[in-house]
Amino acid sequence: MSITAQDVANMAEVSVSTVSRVLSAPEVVAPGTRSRVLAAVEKLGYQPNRSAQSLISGRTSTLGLIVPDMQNPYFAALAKGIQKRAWESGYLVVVADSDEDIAREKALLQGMNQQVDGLLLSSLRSDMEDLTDLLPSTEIVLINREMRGIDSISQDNIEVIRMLTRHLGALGHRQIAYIGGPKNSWSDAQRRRGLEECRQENPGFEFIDLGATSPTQAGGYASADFLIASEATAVICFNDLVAVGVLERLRARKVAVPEDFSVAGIDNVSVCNAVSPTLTSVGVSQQRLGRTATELMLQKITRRTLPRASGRTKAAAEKGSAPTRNRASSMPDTSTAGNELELPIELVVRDSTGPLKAAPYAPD
Amino acid sequence: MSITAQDVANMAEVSVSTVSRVLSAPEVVAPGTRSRVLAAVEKLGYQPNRSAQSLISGRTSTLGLIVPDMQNPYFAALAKGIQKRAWESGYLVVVADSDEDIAREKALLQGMNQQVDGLLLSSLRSDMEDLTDLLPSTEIVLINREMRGIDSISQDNIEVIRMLTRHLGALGHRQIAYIGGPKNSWSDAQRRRGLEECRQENPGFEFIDLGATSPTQAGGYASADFLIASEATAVICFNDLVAVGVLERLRARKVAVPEDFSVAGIDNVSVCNAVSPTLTSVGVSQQRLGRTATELMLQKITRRTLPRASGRTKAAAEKGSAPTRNRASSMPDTSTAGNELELPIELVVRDSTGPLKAAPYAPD
DNA sequence: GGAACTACTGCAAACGTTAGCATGCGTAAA
DNA sequence: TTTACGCATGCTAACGTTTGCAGTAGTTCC
Repeated sequence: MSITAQDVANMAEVSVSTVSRVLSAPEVVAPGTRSRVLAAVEKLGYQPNRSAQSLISGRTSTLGLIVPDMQNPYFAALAKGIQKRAWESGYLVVVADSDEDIAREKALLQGMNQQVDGLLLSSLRSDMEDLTDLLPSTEIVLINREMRGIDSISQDNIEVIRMLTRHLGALGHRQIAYIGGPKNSWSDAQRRRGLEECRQENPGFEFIDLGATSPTQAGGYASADFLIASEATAVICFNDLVAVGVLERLRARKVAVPEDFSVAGIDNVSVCNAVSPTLTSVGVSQQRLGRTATELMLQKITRRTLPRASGRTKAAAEKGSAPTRNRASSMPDTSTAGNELELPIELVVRDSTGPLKAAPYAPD
Repeated sequence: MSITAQDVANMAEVSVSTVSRVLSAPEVVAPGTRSRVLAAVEKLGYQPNRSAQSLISGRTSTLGLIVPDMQNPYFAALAKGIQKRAWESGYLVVVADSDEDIAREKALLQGMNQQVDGLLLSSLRSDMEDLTDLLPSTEIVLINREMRGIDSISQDNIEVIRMLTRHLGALGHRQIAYIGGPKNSWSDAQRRRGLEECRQENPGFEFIDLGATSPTQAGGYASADFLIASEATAVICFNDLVAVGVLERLRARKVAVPEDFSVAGIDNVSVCNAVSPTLTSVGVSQQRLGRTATELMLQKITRRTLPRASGRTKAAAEKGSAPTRNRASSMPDTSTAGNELELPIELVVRDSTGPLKAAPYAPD
């Protein structure tokens, strides 16, 4: 049915081994043979069977990505960055959506674990234990969550809050509300820590907790009334989607932004420019975040497989020193485990935040 | 390193064949043996190696999805629906983003072709020839594009235009502009056909072509000035993102919506509710579209592999009639090729469209 | 009581590739 | 001229499954 290495071998009058070598280590095969094989490959349109390659090599050339909600523009952009970078290195990306559901998330982890070389996990809700089981079999990079002994990459969430506080403070606001995200969200916890730090650093400020909500527009819509009923003059929202929901509800209730309330989001997703007023937000480029995470992942993967590959050419020759070196590299690589990368963030001021009005908001 | 069927077999004191059968055809193995094997599977946490399964069965339990832009909420929602449905049937989904680039799209088609059981192609820009090469090796379902001999699923784009025209007509508009999408977009071509039909059906109407633009917010932003300069009082945009861009630019130029211009989008994506004014749009639920496309795909896949499977149990017994039946089903299934499914659409009227003003727009 | 079935399970081949080892040839060094 | 070495290539054994075939019981029917 489909073309195998054998077909190519027949046409080029060589053995399958040679065909394999031409594709994986061209330099070891004689130039004449090489071009003959390549011609046959070209002519037949041969593409090696990935399943067979995976079976023998143990590597799938596939990365897994689990996000809580693909429709959230944050994760869509993240996925885009990841896919792009992965493709450049010949990797495919299977993405899965946990729908914010922890049970589903675990099932996805289990189900994808075996079939990918590495797992990129974004905004994970699961606990430590569920991950450590997978750790020996798969490389893992956490995005937007830090965990002991696991590589991760995220934005500096404390700095996020600090930046927004400074911005709102400069505009005269002293009563700042916070609408939080899911309870088991690491980002939310970090941001609350940030609020706590800001509270210490700015004695004149009051930080008002408006509770938790789902990280969606609907969540924000539902929370906006708490904001109106509070003493606050400005609000920081768990993410931009929540902020958009808040804006929508405020508009519905005829409350002016930024005149009556200043509203700030987090993440700086693309919709910030779509809404009116445009939304002040802070964050890193999600595509860049995805790209960096993928690069880290690819490094981890090659580092894991390299010891074998390098041992073939050189270490085989220097018989004396090779064994010790190999033994060392086969240990759980403590030197590289648990790297925590934090990307610098950027504040983008738009129309939804403005100077404090003289008189506080009061319904007509 | 990892647990194989052999390990399970050892523990349960059976052969690997039996382990395999317990998992793939439990009814043929004795209840006692079965539970013994299942206990071992459970205890060891055995998961069959997918690469090995794929190698022998030729099926990967993976679906491919190619979209022009994952960040577009339309495709994000579509991907979500597809992934969800696929997961329910044990399939993973690898998604790839062509970035609206036709060369990249071809490369993705080539690269994914071998490694998936089926390819879901959304808003494809490529030509027929590039697809027909792949056709024998992979199942293909087209989304938002129809092509002779290939299964497809889309919304009725002519009806989309007709519905919007009726809506705007009922509001009094007679000069209706259209901002189009990419030149090689099938959807755009269909919509222009729809405009043509509406022109015939409504002699009193004038349809104004505002040209083509990229299907993004930036594209809409850039096109809005053409709208203002035109005779039109209402505009239909290629998609919601373009409409959002138009709204943004109109706001910047202090043009009121819907007072001065009515603006309608297409697709009814989630941002329609986020912008202000909220955006009138028409379309089908993208998640549902994705789900339906996936179901069609799964059917195609099982239908392709079924003939072999069913021939094992029954056809082997009824030796007389079986051969003819098998021969029939091994033919290129002309009966099922080229099904073109069109999902019913829905108009959602929001705040961006309103009754025609007495006086046309004029800058102060 | 023997024959024919049925139900269950094991054996072994096959899927397409990679990689260690072996082979053969030519060439350089002794 | 002989020995040795290196280079290019082929042979073959894996990798972990699935599946047709065969074999071994136990059971039923004549």
